[in-house]
Amino acid sequence: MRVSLKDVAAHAGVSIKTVSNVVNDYQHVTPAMRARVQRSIDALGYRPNLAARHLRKGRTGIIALALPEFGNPYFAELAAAVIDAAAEHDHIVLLDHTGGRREQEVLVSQAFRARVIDGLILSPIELSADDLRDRAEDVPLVLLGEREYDLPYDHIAIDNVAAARTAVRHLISLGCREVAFIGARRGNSEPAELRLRGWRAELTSAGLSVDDGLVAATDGWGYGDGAAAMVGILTAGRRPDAVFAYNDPMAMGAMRVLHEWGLRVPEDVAVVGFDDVVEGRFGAVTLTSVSPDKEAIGRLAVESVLARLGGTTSEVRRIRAGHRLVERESTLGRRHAAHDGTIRVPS
Amino acid sequence: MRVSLKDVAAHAGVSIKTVSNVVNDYQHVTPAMRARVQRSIDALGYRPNLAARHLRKGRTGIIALALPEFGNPYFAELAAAVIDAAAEHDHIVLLDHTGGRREQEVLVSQAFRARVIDGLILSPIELSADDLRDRAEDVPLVLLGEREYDLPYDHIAIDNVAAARTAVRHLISLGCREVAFIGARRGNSEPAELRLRGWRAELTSAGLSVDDGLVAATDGWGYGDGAAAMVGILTAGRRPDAVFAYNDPMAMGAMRVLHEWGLRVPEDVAVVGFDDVVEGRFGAVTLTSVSPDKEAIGRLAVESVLARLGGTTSEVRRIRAGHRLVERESTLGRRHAAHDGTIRVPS
DNA sequence: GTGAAAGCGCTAACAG
DNA sequence: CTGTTAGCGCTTTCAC
Repeated sequence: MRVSLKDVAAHAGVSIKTVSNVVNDYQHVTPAMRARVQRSIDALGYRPNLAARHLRKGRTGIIALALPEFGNPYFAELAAAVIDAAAEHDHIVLLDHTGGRREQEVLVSQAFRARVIDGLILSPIELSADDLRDRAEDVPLVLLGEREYDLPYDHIAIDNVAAARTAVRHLISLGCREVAFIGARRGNSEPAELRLRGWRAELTSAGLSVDDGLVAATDGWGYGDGAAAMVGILTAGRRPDAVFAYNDPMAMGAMRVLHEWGLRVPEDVAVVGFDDVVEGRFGAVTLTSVSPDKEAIGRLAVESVLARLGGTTSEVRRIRAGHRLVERESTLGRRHAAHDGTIRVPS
Repeated sequence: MRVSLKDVAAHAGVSIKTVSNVVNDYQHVTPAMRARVQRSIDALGYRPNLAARHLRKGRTGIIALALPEFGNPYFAELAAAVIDAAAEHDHIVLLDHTGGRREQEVLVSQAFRARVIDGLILSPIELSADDLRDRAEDVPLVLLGEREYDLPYDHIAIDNVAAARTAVRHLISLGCREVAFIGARRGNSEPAELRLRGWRAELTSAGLSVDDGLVAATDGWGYGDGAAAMVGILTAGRRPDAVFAYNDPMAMGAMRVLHEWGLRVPEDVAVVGFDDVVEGRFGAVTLTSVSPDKEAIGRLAVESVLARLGGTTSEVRRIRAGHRLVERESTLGRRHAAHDGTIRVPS
């Protein structure tokens, strides 16, 4: 049997309340009393029962984080950032994955699976505004990612349109004139909308034609999808001189196909990805990518949930995290390694 | 205010117990009564308070999973497997990462950070047997991964020695005679011990010399570590004709360096990784790898925790999950893609 | 089959 | 500064 406050109180010869005061670092306890109680706590190996505390306080100290999938390393890295940020605030993270499927996202958003949580951070893919509007749930919800809803929920994201424009501008500045977009779209939802918009806007403002034949729709967001999209463009007879992919895995899948087709990166086709995933830094050709500030996203998401929990904030906030373009070999031209034993790891 | 059992009972004009019976699918409730209560539940939108249930039952339905890092895609994929397996059993997963650092692993093993959990699945790197022996904690612990301890905790893993031997045997069968081992070792702990032992055993039984100059120690287990290790071997003037890496990221880092040095894979150097991570399937040269059955590992780990929780098992179990060698281009020789529009994704 | 009452371990009022 | 008491929402005996 676990030892309870009562046991400690009996052992120390004081009341339950006094022990509680010590455990909770209550201000007005005499040092002598504190020491005495602490001795009993140590002697009995007392550890507070969180379930009871939760029942009483109505808080659990647990934040749920629901991401589409961990197979995409961006989300794995984001999860790490959220876990660390939560730990800073003495909270713990319950992790779930939705597969980017609407019904899973709806379930998660209503906290069906995990009802022990104080708050919820969700990165939706297919979820609609209506699904969210129907949400009858009082735990605070914070949204992450590219989808934007006109609803009273905090949203943390980078400026996707601007980021996409930066990527495309970079390609154009290298002399590319036919920039393909490999992006995820399926069904009604259009998760890649903002990045596609940025692609379109930048091409237009550069005076280049916006050619929808160079936009490849995909079913998912993985390597295989990027590869399939690239094959689609090539077999359609198109030969773009640049590819801007929705994310890094898709960019890498595309590069794999380009390689198989005997097209060189970046000489024949320059490639830019999105997310700046660690994997992109170690391929035969390192990948230029838009790098969102994941650490900031994680931190802001956690702080946002906690602020709402504390009741300090009432207004809905759209928070922009930073981003920057990290230029590597897939656009900058092939550099050759100095065979002097130094290892060059592009940052 | 949330609606409680009492509210529902009042609304339905029955006792609390009856409502509880309905909520918990208790057998002996008349259908009429069940319907009536259910109507009140729906009308009021009642949802059970888990904190209260936990307090009463002493169970939370939460399993903690502590992994070294999610940056390594193997662990990301493993996390997904555990989450799914737990969901099958109506349990939820609390995720934590240790960074593979001993003090973090000790903390986690004692459930310090997360005291709301029914059980714990831990994949240790540096943790010592003594650390574990000192563990004064009653929540069931299940261990994952290559480290083996002679302690009363269930352990789920593949047969690392046999798996490593298979990998090395494959390389030898291709005519390789100088097989380097790129593995993680630092401080006193030797996480790569079993795989290194397999490497040694297979070389010996093939009548090849075991050359410690071909064993590269590293600080971590990432791309950069693999790259650095490869640079170390090459700058030492060694030219192995094969590399067996502790894991896929390290293998990919090594391949990157081989590429920079103008060495072709697999013509000059064949490479085998470990973990069969999805990333390995899409590089310019796809990676041959030992593929552990992650799905089985996740499932067995969850079942192991729950069995111990149910008190059905008392004996300590060492469970072996399956593995197989997936042969791809990094050993099998470069195949050229058929430019017929079909996309070939090596399984 | 259903109801009444006790209590899981803790915290928050309020007394003292 | 410390003790007493009530009750968070639920499950679990035990009567009826």
